[in-house]
Amino acid sequence: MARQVTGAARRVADAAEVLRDEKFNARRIELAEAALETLGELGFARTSLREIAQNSAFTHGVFHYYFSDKLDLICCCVRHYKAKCVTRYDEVVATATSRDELTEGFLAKLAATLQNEARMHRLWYDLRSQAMFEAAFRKDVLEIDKSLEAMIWRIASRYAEFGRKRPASSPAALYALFDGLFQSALLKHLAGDKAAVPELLDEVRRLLPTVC
Amino acid sequence: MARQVTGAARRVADAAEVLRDEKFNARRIELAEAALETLGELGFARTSLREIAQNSAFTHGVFHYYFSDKLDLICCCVRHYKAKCVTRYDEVVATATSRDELTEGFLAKLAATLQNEARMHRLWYDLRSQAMFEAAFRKDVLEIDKSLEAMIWRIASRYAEFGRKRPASSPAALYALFDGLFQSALLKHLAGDKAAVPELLDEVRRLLPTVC
DNA sequence: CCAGAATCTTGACACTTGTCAAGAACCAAT
DNA sequence: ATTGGTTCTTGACAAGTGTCAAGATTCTGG
Repeated sequence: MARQVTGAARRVADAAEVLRDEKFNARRIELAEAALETLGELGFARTSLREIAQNSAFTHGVFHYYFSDKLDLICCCVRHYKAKCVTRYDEVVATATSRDELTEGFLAKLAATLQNEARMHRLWYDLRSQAMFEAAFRKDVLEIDKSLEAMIWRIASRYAEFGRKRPASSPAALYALFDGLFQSALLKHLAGDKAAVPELLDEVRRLLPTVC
Repeated sequence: MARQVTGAARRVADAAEVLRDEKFNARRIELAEAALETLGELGFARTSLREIAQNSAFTHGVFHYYFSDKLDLICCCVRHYKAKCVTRYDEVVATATSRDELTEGFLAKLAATLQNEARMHRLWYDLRSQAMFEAAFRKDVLEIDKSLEAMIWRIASRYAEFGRKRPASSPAALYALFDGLFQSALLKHLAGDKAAVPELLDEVRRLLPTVC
């Protein structure tokens, strides 16, 4: 009987611990989200913990309660960013019923992303570059890159399917192409070039039938 | 006659000033080159003027004698980097006498660049990302990007010429493709992936005939 | 309701940062 | 050799950095 009580007590204690962990993790994500705001505004190089805290509802000490150090926080940010990013085009792929529909859905989403989430995306490019210097970022960044490549591949595959074809290049090449175009368009857009978005759309519209 | 003397004196003074300016500029470039070493090692975010000075033959004060501030120094670095970078493949283009020769020359240079100048290139990607945050960098970065696009276009054009064809895509798309592939390969290479270089070469070798 | 744990605030620390100014060292022209 | 200007060194300054620890506050199980 003592065993049973101990077992029950253990189970209760475990459940409590799980709950606490969940709360802890939820707060971590809240903090990471707040940090992403400032990071997107200032970039990795110019962002300090105090600045992050000031642009949020928290004080700078909290960040050290939830993260072991600055790298830990930013790694958490990167991982959290990934979840939001990787499914961006999935709905378009799922609902489109023709080549044209897929094309237009993709282009619309592309344009919206470029215009409304420019800050998050410049941060992504910033952190990907940081990964070339800071080994601690590499694992997560490489993973995200792979997920994004898979995302592009899903679009291309579906597009090719509608035309009873197969994509003409490898997933890596396709991702490189679209990512490169997006990156360049983003920079131009941020530099105030009004033509950046339409030019990107034109380019992608022309490209899609030739690569898939 | 007074006029003539004045004129001669003016000419001498002007010549002296030009000489001084040249010396001044030469020193600026020397300093920029030293700075590039440290920047390539640590990245923009972690590089301080004192660190730059310590890894060089100069003291940190000199940098403020030759540059108005840190941004001025780094802009100078970027501009100087450009000159070295943009002509990298020109010799291959000029001397190749066939498709195969151009391909092999290009691939060899690509592999060598990735392996021997990884640090300079990760810095380029870093600074290009910084340009998305720091307006002061944008003009120079956009210019370099255009030059690199033109460099890729020269290779592709020549390659197509050998096959009596024309490149199948726009300069922007071609540059995006190769730059994207290179960037991805660089990250993998820096992460210790031994397969990164051969995979890039394979990909490019497969791609060249399909895009040109 | 209350003790103990979890969470958060505050202020301090050691250190680094960009910038600047005073003066030393150097150089060239008279 | 002296003078005046250029170039460089040194040390200081204020501001900002990540980190930490002591204590206040809030929450929670008994």
